Amino acid sequence: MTTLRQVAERAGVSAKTVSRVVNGEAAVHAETRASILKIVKELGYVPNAAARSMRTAESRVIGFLTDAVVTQPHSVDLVSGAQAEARGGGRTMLIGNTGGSAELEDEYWRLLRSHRAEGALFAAHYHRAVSIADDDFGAPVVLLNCYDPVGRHAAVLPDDCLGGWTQANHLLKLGHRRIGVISLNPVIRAAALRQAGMANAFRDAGVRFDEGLLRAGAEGEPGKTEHFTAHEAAFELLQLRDRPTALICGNDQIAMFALQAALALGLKVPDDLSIIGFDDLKLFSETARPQLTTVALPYFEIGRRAMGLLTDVLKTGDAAREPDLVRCPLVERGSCRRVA
Amino acid sequence: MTTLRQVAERAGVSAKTVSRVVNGEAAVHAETRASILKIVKELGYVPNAAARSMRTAESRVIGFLTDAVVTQPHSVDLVSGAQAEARGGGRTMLIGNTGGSAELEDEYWRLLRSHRAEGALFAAHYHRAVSIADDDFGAPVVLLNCYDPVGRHAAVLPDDCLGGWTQANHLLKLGHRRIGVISLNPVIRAAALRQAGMANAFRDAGVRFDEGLLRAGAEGEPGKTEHFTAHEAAFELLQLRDRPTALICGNDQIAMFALQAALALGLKVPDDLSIIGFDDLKLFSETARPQLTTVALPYFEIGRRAMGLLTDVLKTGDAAREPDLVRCPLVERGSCRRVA
DNA sequence: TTACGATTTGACAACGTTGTCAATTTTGAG
DNA sequence: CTCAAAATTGACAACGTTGTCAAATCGTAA
Repeated sequence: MTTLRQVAERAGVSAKTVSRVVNGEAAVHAETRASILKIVKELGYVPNAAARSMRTAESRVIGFLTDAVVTQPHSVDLVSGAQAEARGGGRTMLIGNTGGSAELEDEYWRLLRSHRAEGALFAAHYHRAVSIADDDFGAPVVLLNCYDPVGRHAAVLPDDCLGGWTQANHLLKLGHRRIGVISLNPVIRAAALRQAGMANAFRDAGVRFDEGLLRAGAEGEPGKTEHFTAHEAAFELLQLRDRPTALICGNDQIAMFALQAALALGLKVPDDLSIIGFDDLKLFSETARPQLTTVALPYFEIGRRAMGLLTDVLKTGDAAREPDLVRCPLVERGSCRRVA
Repeated sequence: MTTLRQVAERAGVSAKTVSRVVNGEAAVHAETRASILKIVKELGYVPNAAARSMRTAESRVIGFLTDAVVTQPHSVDLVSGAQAEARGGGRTMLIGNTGGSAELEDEYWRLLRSHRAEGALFAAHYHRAVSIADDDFGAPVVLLNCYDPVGRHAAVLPDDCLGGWTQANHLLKLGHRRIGVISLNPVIRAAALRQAGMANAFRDAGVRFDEGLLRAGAEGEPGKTEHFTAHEAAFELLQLRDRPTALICGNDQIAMFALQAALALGLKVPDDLSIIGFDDLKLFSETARPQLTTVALPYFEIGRRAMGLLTDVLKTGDAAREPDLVRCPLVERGSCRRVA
């Protein structure tokens, strides 16, 4: 590997001058700079991050830990968003997938410390409270898609309440009055928040929400014993004498279950039944026929903002504030229509 | 941050002795070792990776580059597999998501060089030929899910030919004779390989394959202009006078399209129609009702093996050989049944 | 021409670790 | 008890970089 000194020697200048050029410092004669740059290119010199980190005591490394189970595709968006933002700041992201294992998590915290990470992002694969085991990590941590009940860390979360409102509001605006709900697993904090949002929408519209049309779409512990009850729930709701004209689903997967139930019962979507999902997980929302109208979980944006927040904290040094709630926009496709 | 020297001072020994203990070298008196270990714990000492890397000229960093578009959940498995294997070897993985941008890819190669990565994994999100721009990366590269036409790099690939055989064989064994195929996007190399595998299975079973029952399930450039034609294709096939009793699908997503088409036509799966997918993407295979019988794309295993291969190359120094083909196992669920 | 400030450059040390090699202590055989 | 061999420990330098501070060079006003 080429070193700074080798470049310096070849250019007939001191190492420090090359260092100045490589780091874009001002006080270098234009000619000198050009000649050095040329040699840098010739020799394919790339600064040694380890040496730099040691000398400056700044690693420019940011950790990204996630408990995402391997089947969760969301984590990719979260990571991409954070990475997009990190790149801009010239930072390197060290990613660790704990799969929910505390032991593994510890190991990654250790790894981050050994790389002298300047901060870390911690992402949960579903909106919940976490208590992270970073006792002596000693650098700022920003939480994604989860929050610290004690409030020690900044957090970026989807605005689930508003999201629930958006779902209900869309259907109400389309004239639906008899609306069924197949909710998220009640263990997921978002479930209650969304429900509250929906209640707001019904209230705003002056429509009474029929509690009898509410079902849970999943049970058990997410990522472990969770199993979906959405298909059966949809069958139940759709076989009711006075069946709902629309279904609000806790996510696009649940919507997919509902869609299959509707098709199996010979119902046409959206003609006989409107369905609205949540997440805008393209895999589902664009595979469904008709494609799903849904509310997007902006994971890329959450990743981006979280890294931005961390960068700010790193610069200004001021710690956690209120959780940053990211709006979940409505994505209209073909699974909802107006009723007479 | 605590340093080796601080530990040494506190323990009343030389830095070198602490280094020996931390690195588990033999020749240290048991008592000394115990006392040092205690202080290490007390002070929360974690070795500085940068300093270590500089001193030993071994970074223990492995790069993982992927062109995966953000919607591709597969990449998570690939990464997890590689990471599982990397952890065992005490290596750190630096992950970069290029999103298919050559510029970004270059930037990541640079990053890897700056971290003096000892090797790299390069994963494509679908089986294809790649020509990676690592001209002067200078360390071994292993390809995942793709191959170098010139054969400069080792590669780990799913055995698509055998996979295709497995799909067809399963249906033939169940007595199906009139079998439709909705294939992958023809641009994807796997499409042709699978087709070849299926042909083998038909030949083995002494059944003639009706070319008229073959449709492409997608067109365009994957990750960019690709769009699915599977839903229409399924409608076509299922409305044929003499409709197939089973459908082989290029992946689980296509199977999902086929399933929706079947349901919309009032067909029962698997009673009236058997469907077999590919990938075993849980999101689809376990969301479908009935759940999909499919052939698994063992991405976790591919990631694991690729990292193992790289480790071997790093140890022994011998370069690329034949691509390592990973078997794709049949996963039986509920979407296929025997015909009379 | 001289002198003075501004610009450009370089010498040196230090960051935290470990390889080399030598010094010291312990052990065990005679 | 003596001595050699083995076990244990330490001093020192070096990895590649950059911050500090001083030196050298330049431009320009007097």
